[in-house]
Formats: sequence, C-alpha cells, structure tokens
Amino acid sequence: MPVQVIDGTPGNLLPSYLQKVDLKYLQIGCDQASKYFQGTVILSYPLTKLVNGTEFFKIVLQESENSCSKTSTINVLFFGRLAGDCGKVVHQGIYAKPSIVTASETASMPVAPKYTYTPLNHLKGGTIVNLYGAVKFFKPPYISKGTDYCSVVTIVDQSNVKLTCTLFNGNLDALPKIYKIGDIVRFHRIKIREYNKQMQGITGIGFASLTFDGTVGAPIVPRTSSKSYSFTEEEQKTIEELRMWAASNLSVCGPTAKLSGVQPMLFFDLTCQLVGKAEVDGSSFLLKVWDGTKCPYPSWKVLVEESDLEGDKVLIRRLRNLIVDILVYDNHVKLAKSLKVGSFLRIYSLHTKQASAENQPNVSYVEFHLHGGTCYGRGIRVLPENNPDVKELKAFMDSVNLTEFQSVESMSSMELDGIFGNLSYQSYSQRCQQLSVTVLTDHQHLDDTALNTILNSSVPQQYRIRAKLRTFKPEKLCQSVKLYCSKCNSLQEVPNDDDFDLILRDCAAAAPNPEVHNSLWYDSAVWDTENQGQRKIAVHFVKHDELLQEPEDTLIMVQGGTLKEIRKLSRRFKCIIPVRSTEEDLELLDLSAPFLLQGKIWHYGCKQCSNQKTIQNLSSLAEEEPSWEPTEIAQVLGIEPLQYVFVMKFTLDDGTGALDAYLFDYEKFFQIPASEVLTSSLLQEKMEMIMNILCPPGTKLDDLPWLECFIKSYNVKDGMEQQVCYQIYDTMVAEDVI
DNA sequence: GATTAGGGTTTG
Repeated sequence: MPVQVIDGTPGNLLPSYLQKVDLKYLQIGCDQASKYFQGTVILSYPLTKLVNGTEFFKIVLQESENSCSKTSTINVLFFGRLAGDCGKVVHQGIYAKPSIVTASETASMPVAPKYTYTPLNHLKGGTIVNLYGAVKFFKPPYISKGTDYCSVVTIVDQSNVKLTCTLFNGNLDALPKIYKIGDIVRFHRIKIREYNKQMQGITGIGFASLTFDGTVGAPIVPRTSSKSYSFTEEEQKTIEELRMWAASNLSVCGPTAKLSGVQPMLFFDLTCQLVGKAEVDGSSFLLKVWDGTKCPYPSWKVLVEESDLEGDKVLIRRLRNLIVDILVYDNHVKLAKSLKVGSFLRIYSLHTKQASAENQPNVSYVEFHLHGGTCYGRGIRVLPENNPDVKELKAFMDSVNLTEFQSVESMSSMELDGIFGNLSYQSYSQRCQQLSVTVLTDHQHLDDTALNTILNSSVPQQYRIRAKLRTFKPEKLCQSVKLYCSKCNSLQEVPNDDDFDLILRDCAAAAPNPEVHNSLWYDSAVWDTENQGQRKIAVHFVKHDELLQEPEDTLIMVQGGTLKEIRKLSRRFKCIIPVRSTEEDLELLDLSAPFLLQGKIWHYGCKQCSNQKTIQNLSSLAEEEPSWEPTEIAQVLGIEPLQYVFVMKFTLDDGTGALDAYLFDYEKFFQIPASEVLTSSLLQEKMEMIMNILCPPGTKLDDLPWLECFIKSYNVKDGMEQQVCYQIYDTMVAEDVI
C-alpha cells in the first residue's frame, strides 16, 4: 500500500532515517531519497485520467510552519496507481507525505479544483490562503500614489476575527466589486503577513476575488471580472451561512440617505445618477447628481462656466430643483473626471455642510463636499445598471417623472418605459425645450416647485412653478376689470356708462350758477340746448398764465352735459372734470361718477378714502406749466384714486396637483393697461387672443401650453375661517405670444 | 520590478 493515512503528528511514525526538509531544499539536483516534506493540502483536484489512460491526481501543499521560504506552496502531481490511491483518500486539510515531489508548474487542469478556505482565526504569516468573509469596512478602489488602484477591505467571519486586506491592481476591474458593508467576499490566493503585530492580507500573484450581495436570501450571483471561476454548491451554502451570521453580528446599516433625508453636518453614502460634471480648478471638480428626491434645504449652486459643464443642459435645467452640486477634492478629482455622465454612482462619506451667504446671514443653504483622502471609505464607485439599488433608483426616478409627464404631455408607453435610456433623452429634451407662453420678470434663478408640494407647505411662501392653465374666470374678459383702492384694499366693479349718464342727467336738471362763472384761473362759456327744455351746458376752461391753451393741453370742467356730449368733448380736450355748481363754487359730482376723464380713461375715486377738497385747489396746478397728471389732480382735490386692475382666477395644474391662483394685474401680465381695455375694442380683442393661446378652448390638458409663473401663498380671514390663497406675480405673457 | 497602503472624516 503506497499510501497510508496517519493521524496526529506523523514524525514519530516515520522511519528515523527520514529527514524533514522545507521547500527551499527542494531543488533540482538535490538528493531527496532520505527526505520528506510536510504540508497542508490547500487544494485538491478531482482524480482524472490523462489522454493516454494514465490516472492523474493533483494537490497543492502549503508548508505548515513557513519561516523563510519565499514560496510557501507546491504543486504535487501523482501519476498511475499512486494517483488512484491518493485521490481516494487525500482531501483538503490533511497532512500528506508524498512519495513523489516535483517543483515544476503543471499544465492547466480541465477540471474544477477544490479549494480550501482558512477561517480567519487560523491565519499565519507568510502563507497564501483562500478566504471567505463578510465585509466590515471597505474603501472603494481609488488611484494610489503608485501605479495601481488600491482598495482596503476589512472582512470578518464566524470566528469573529477581523482581517484588513490591502488590495492593489492596475486594473480597477480586478479588485473586489464591493458596494456596501455586509457584502460577502471570496478571496483566492491572498498573501497573509504580519503588520503592526496583526495579520494583514495583501494581493499577490494570482489573486482573484468574488463578491456577493450580503442580503440574506438574495440571489447568489458572483461579481467578478474573471472569465472563468469555480463555484460549487457547497460554496453557495458557505455564503448563505455567512450572510446569516453577518446579519446578526455585523452592523450593516450604513449611513445611506436619500437627498430628501439629508441633514446639515452629516456624512452619508449617496446613491445617485450623474447628470453633469465640470472642472472647477486643479483641486476640485463639480458633479451634478440627482436621486429623484428633493433636498429639504436650499442647496448651493457651484458657479462654473457654461462651456465647462458636460452633460445634457436641457436635462440639467429640467431637473434643476432635484439636482445637487457636489464638489469633490484632491485625490478624487482624477476619478471624478473619468466618470461618464448618465452613470449611476455611490458616493461614500459625502459631507453636508451648512453655510450662509456673507451678505445674507439669515439665508442658509447646504453644501455637498467629498473631501480629499480616503478616511472612512470616502470615495466614489460606479454602480452597474443591474445593481438592485440602481434598479430601484431607476424605477423611482421613472415614477417621479411619470407623475409629471402623464398629465402634461402625451407620451407613448415606449417613451415612458425608457425615459432614462439614451433614446428617450432626445424626446425628453424636446419636451423640455417647449417654450412657456409666459415668462418670469424676476426670480429666474429659483427652481420650480411642484404644486402638490406647495399645497402641502406652510403659508406664506413664494414659488416658481411650471403649470398649465386648466380654466380661468371670469370667462367674459371685460368682467375681469375692477377698480382697486390701494389705501383700503377694496375692490369694486367699474360703474357702467348708464350709471354715469344718470348722474349727469341729475346734475343737468339744475341750471349752472352764473355767480361762479369766470374766475382768475378759468374762463366759462354756457350753451343752451335745442329742444331739451331748460338744460344748459357750462364749460369752464382752465387757464395757464391767464391765457387759454390749445384744447389738447387744456383741462375743462363741464356742467350740465350728457354722457354723449362729454365723450365728444373728451376726444378734443386733454382732461374733463364733470362738475356742478353750488351757491359759492363749483364742486365735484358724487364719486360714483368719474372725477376725471382723460381720453378713453375714466378716473374714479374711492368713496371711503377720499376727503374731497375745494375745486379751487386746481388753480395751484394751473399756475405752473400744467401736465394734468391724474395723480396730481386727485391729490389737490383730496381724492384717493382707484386703479384699474385685471382680477382673474387661474386654475393651474402641473400634474402633481392643481390650485387656484389669482391674477392681480395693472398692466404687466398682459402688457395691456387695465385702465384702457374697457373702452378699446382693439385691446379687448388682443386680450381675448392671448387667453386663447394660454388656454385654448376645448383642448385636453395634455395639449395645453406651459406657463412659467411666480406665485405666492397667503392667508385670508373670511369671518372665522382662514383660507389659503395664491397670487400670481412677476410674470408676464411671453413676447412672441403678444 | 518595486511601489502603492497599512481603515477611523475636511476645514475647500
């Protein structure tokens, strides 16, 4: 029997003439007849046959107590009967005393070898071993100061012993693809040595690794760059056991967070998509990323030249309220530069820092820094598209955009499916490029806020929004014009012509008092009417420098005229003030009538806030070169003028929600003065045309155009009830619409 | 062909 299996220390059972040698003795030419070699079987291959039928068996032995040999393992090849006998009894872990020893390399084997894995509490310096472990800590591969990428990985197994491995490779792909704490790794041919009185693992020739998701029950799919690797059912069991053990013995809840969950002064791992990048300076680099959620704090925007920014500008603009700017520094710059826009990243130990502007100490914002160095595993790792976290992120990002797009654009299901694929970027861009029919006159730097966010936010606040105009009120546009008193904030209807006519007729019933005709500052003229009984019309022409001016510069005061006559006069004279006469003086009519008519604009005063003064005060205006400004006239007459405003209710919808926002506009929004629209059919037609563009009748929401608006929320007390209202401002219809 | 780093937060 050429093979004998012995237990315990073999030394005493061997013939005494045999002398134990170590590997360095095994040289070609040395007499090995009286020598033996002892080692642990770290690898055995299944018994097989060579092409000529000879039985063949291979094992790898490792010296048990290696002290100074450079090589600690040796391939042992058995042929013929010995191979058959050994193959039946030799298995991994036993000591072996081979009869034939060769130091030559073997040809590659066509069968899978069986590996031995050393528990972490059985490691010895100077050995090369195979290991399994759960990742307790890791630094994602980074560019070392030498020639290679470096990754530092601390693993632990059921023995509860840790091993920190320093892994180098010029090829990033050859390093373990660890994405998070708790991942399971299998290292083959890792060198063990002592460093600082602790065991250390380090890459050597032939190092290879597999990495597995550490989640209990998750599919066991190895992550590796190796084209061929062994993987047995037994190893699946090993992984599941390690997963179970790690689940209860390893703190795997890493500091991951969504952007929506960031807090200032925090280090965390962010899983995100890169949408833009730009060089800032030699030691810092900008990454623009998003994860589909919104950072709850205002975040900084790092200023870079537009031309330096790489990425889809339209997409960046579209996602601007979800994108955060991350500055990466020093050693991370080189890696950051190499990142591809669109790729999914995990950024480890990202730092959020609260800061405030120098000139606005009350306004704070959050900065995102990836500082230099690799402490705490600080770094960036590209995640593959098939990574479960990436899949989840993509699904979430799709849903974010689906909500927005479903209601606002008609998209095919194909477009929806691949919204973040390359194909869809184009259609995405086209949608983003769709111009708004309104533009902001300020606040362009602000990000859009979704309507549902606004509806759920505290009041008062201001927002930039992008929405569609579903409906508006009043439908009859003339009804949107009101009179507003800025002093008492009251709104009132514009009196109609008939009301004015009635007041005029009332006044005309009383004859003008000749006592008050002609004075130092006006000349008076009286006309009789034909076939209208006693009615007389008195016109008082206000003089300047005791002289009458040209009619187009002249203010006249009219008494006893009808609406028709006054209209006629207003076409000729600059200003008309309807008056009546008392015993002592001329005086203004009731404030239900306009106190001043200038061409087509009729000026009204607030009944509540006006404190009428004598008409004699006008003489002071007449002395100087009179410009007859309505505000000046109102002021000297003690009248609080009412302003014409458009008041409309817009029902806005952005797909996330809908709200009613009031438009309160003198002229800015439509670029039409509210004061002139009632007396100009041309302006009325123009306004109608604009509203037809903003909200074409009979159009589906999907096909409606976009409106960029700035709105503010505010509370209104209606009796006991408090109501939240929204108002549009700093917004106007785009020039190409007008 | 050796070196790189050798876990434990920047200070922008």
